[in-house]
Amino acid sequence: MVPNSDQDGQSRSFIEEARRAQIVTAAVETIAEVGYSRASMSRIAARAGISRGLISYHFAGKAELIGQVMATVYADGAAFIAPMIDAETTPTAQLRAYIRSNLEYMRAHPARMVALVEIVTGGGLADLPGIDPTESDRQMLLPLVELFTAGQAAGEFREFDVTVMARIVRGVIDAVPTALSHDPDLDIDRYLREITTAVDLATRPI
Amino acid sequence: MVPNSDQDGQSRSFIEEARRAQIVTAAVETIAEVGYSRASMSRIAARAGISRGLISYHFAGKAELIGQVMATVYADGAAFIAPMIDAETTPTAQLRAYIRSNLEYMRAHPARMVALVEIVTGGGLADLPGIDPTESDRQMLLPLVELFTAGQAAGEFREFDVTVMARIVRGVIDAVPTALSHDPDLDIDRYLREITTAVDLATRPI
Amino acid sequence: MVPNSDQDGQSRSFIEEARRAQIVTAAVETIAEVGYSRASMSRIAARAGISRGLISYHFAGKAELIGQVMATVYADGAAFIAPMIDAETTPTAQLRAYIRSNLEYMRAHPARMVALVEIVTGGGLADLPGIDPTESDRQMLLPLVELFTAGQAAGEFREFDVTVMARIVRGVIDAVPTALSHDPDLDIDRYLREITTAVDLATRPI
Amino acid sequence: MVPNSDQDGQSRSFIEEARRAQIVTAAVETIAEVGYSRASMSRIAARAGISRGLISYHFAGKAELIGQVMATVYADGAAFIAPMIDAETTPTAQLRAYIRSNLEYMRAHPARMVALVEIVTGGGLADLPGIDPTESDRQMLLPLVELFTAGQAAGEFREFDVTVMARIVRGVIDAVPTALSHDPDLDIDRYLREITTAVDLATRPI
DNA sequence: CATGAATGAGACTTCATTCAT
DNA sequence: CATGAATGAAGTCTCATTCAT
Repeated sequence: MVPNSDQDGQSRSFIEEARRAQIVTAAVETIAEVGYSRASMSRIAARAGISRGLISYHFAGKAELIGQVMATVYADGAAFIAPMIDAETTPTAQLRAYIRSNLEYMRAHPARMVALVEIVTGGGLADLPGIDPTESDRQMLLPLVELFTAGQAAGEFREFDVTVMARIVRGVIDAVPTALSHDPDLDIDRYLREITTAVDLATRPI
Repeated sequence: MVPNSDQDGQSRSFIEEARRAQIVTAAVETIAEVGYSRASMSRIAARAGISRGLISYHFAGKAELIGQVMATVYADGAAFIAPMIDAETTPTAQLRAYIRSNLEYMRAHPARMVALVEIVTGGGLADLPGIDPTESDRQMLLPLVELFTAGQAAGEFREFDVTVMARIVRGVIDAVPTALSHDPDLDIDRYLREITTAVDLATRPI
Repeated sequence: MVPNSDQDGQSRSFIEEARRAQIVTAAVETIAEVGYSRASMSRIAARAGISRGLISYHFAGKAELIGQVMATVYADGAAFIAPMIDAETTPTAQLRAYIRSNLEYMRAHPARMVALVEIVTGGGLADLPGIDPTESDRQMLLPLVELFTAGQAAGEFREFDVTVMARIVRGVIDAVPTALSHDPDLDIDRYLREITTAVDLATRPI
Repeated sequence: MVPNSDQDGQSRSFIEEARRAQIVTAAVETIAEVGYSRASMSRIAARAGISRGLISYHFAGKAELIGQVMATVYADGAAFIAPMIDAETTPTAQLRAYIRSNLEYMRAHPARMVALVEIVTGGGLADLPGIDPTESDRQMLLPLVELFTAGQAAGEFREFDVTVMARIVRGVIDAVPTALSHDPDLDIDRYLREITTAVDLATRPI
């Protein structure tokens, strides 16, 4: 027999979490649709079909909501991407997996990706006290930097500035959401092939 | 006797243009400094050292001002970049010139570049009625698309989807302002060399 | 067999009263700590360690809660002060007892006193429909008015306007919480001596 | 002939100052009428017959407005009271002048006095960053403290704690607005006589 | 041409209160 | 009895825009 306390604890936590998740989802969709600057709490609430005040009830403020959006997208993205990279053993294969998993995630959750880019580029980061944009930027590049460093040590990549190359690859990947927004019917697989080939050629030993 | 209408017409036009240019410059600097979302007409006016109302007098609204900012930056950018490309004769050299001139322009006018990126990514485009973001996007890629098409025909580039490759290269270039904002002491020349090499490798015949 | 109605009636009444007292205490402490204007139902509930809704369950609204706070503080104050006055037989001694007991009450229950002053001066009274501030004011002065009237009849006080003198004495006493709030280590005994002497001199026959 | 620059300078400054004064006056009246906590910017604007935004245009925020209200009331009060005190030469006469001028000011500007008390006691001070309530309290008592110290040195006052006596006198004076609010037809002259006599008796040498 | 006073919409947030569980 | 999710009103503030001067 399951004690009530557990049930209650779960169900209460469940409702709370469900609402928070619902609001975060609504925020993601709203930001993706109208852009960060026009994604007011009112609009987010309207999309979620709830009242304005309810967002304030579940989140301390817009900053916390946006922070949750980013944390969610990042966490989900990492959970999506990491296994695909870990499944590979060589840096070259891991780089391909990195690109492929990033694009697969965009395909699976286009709104999330657009929202993320909107927040990062739309001034949303400045609204998040306690978040250092420069440090976030560094964190974003870190996996690629490590991957490139290991790959160069293993002789699988040519010599290049790993930080610059990391930014190059991220720049290429980050351009995809923009492409998607202009052409929703975009053939992501073709994109993936083209990008993978280009990055391959740009990084392999000469 | 010189008619008043002429005098007025001329002087008005002159002052008018000077004011518009001054305001556009102030807008560029303000957007680059505080980001698009925080670049209010008030702040722009304050930076220009004029009153709020004067902007409204010279521009129909914020949309027209932002539109002018973009048009100006584009036009100046094209005027800066085009000669450097035209000075080259082969697609390969032109591609290198394209990248180099883009980064040189960023170095010469960092505020303009940052402002442009801020507007494009910060939701500013959506504030511009009559401007089709998709068409703007296409225009942005067009020079590269043509360059790649010509280069492939000449056998200087390998076979790839020219549109995708154009977006790849723009993505790489557009990542530079972000890098600059996180590291103002960035060595643009090194960046240029790395990017040029990477793009070279990614596009040349195998 | 004891009917449920009785059991419930009794236990409800008991719990009911305990809860109401707990909430009133929490309200007093909250008001004393953060001021009337910042003493929201949420904060009061948090201090009581209960949910927001429970206050609404036990009190018809904020007005009733504040009314209960005032009634409680008044009643407790009267219960504290009255015996000390009744223990004296002459108006002069009773006046001293009035002052002394008021200050002793402040010393014993500083939060209550601060809360009372906060409500009275912080606009709390206007939130209490059905309470006539003017009448409350009159009630506040009444004991002193009666005391002065009796004392003048007995020849123990000089001739003065009893209402004005009552307000003077209350003014002096009501200034003590303010002094306390600015200096928690205040020597109340010195205050008591100084005030008693001053009032003595101001009221005794010339 | 008066130059335009002067006229313009004056008239512009005049309009600005006139509006600010009008808004401050409306704030004073609103606070006096409905209490500090209910004196919203909306209500103040409505009383001034202007839009909400105009207050924000002339004042950086509610804090600045309230600060201006206090500064104005204080400055006007000091300008009203100081000459009456300076006209006297002995501490005893100055003390009487202090009390008399305070009550005269209340009679002349009842709303200002009520507003001041409302702000000080209604939590308004806590909304003013940069203002130390304890220091404000000390400043409020300072003139009396100095007056009593001088008077004791001159042998015109008996020995007592000057700070406590200062608070006693302020307490007596600060009780007057409350009396006024409950009885608008109050005979201030009688009040003044009673208070002056009482304070005289409480402070003169025994 | 230019100013700056003025407006009104809209944003975020807090709060008292209601209600299903 | 008690909870906490939910609402809607109200408050402060920012902003683009208009208009008399």
